[in-house]
Amino acid sequence: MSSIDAEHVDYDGEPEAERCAMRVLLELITAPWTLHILLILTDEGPTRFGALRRKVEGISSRVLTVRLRSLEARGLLSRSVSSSKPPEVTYYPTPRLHDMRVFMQQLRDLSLKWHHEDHPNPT
Amino acid sequence: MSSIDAEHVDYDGEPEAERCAMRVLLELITAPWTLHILLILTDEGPTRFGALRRKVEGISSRVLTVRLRSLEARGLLSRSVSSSKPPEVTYYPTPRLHDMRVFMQQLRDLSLKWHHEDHPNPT
DNA sequence: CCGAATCCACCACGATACTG
DNA sequence: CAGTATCGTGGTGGATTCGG
Repeated sequence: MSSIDAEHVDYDGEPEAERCAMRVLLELITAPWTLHILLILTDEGPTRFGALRRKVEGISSRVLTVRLRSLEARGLLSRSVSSSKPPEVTYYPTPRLHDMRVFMQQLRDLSLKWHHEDHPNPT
Repeated sequence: MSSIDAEHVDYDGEPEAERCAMRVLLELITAPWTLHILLILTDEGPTRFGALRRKVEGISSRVLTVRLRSLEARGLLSRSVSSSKPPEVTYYPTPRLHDMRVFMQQLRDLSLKWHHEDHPNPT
């Protein structure tokens, strides 16, 4: 992500905002664990922090927090705090996450197609 | 990319190969400059190394080479060397790049939609 | 002209320990 | 339970230099 600024240079008068939005979106997705997190939310619905941490096996709470914050900032999930004791924070899917799912489905189809091309399965 | 291995853990019995393929694809795309490179190839067709370097303003030859190699390895472009003097290396789009284009179009639509949601444009 | 090799600097991840 | 704080480390991008 170090050179994202360098890509802010205008490119042939193209609307740079769009391309930037693409980059941001892609980088959000490819950040480690995010796919896991998003899939869990779409598959299992609202999930609490601890549960998330358990399901995304191996992630540290620090990184999980960072990811969740980023995803929240981009509207892919929402965060709800219940100020009880002990604290209870739940993360919810959003409409935008549903858009995401469609997109990921297409991505999956594509990568699957290529995978089969690369590794033909002789019957 | 440091934790990609950590994600190799099987996830609920899902075929991990597919998810891995997705990751590889996504990481390929999000690597800096790749979007630039791919767009240029799709828009302008076969392009030589030097031209590519000029169009992708700011990229170093080292990184450009690395990116091109990766993209070639994944079949997104092909490389043709003309052993003349001076040497002439041209990079060509591939069918797979065309698949890519469809996918990127959808991605663009999505990010554009979100962009408009985030920044409503009052007329 | 195309690209390989080297060196450096940065930063994101991971582990650990600690609060409200 | 749900994070924040701090430190150490490896992987990558960038600049530069050299070679065919």
